[in-house]
Amino acid sequence: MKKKVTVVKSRAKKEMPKNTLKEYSFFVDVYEVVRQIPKGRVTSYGAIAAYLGSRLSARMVGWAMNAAGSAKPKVPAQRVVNRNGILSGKHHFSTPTFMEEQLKKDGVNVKNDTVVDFKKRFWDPSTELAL
DNA sequence: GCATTGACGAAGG
DNA sequence: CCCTTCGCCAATG
Repeated sequence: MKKKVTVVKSRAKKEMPKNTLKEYSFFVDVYEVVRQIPKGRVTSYGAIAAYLGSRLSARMVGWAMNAAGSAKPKVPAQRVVNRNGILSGKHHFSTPTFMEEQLKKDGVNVKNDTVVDFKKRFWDPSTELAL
């Protein structure tokens, strides 16, 4: 995977690369990180954003996830929740239940759209991956 | 080209 | 402790 992409300002391409060119650095990095989330663990947008260098850009992570739906190797976006451990993005999946279904299959209990023991399930790329 | 929004988060009131 | 505001960056209207 790519090392910390400090320079996220890759507005080089104003248009979506139709070629096999990689997506925007930020997005790619998000994908890379998300793909490395161990089974049964979850992380937050903010954690990823922080890992990327800007904890303020958590929203962009979510945006990246949106594009993740188009990402080739499917990105386990279901393992990414907000800081409360709430499946805030469940509505963006095929079905509203897909997200928690997948999480449950991973061994993560979901109750009321929230990850149970989120704190324990939390996987911080800055710590675990600690690149 | 400006204004609004978005799968977020932290800080302030 | 609940609610509001601001910040971040990119996409969309």
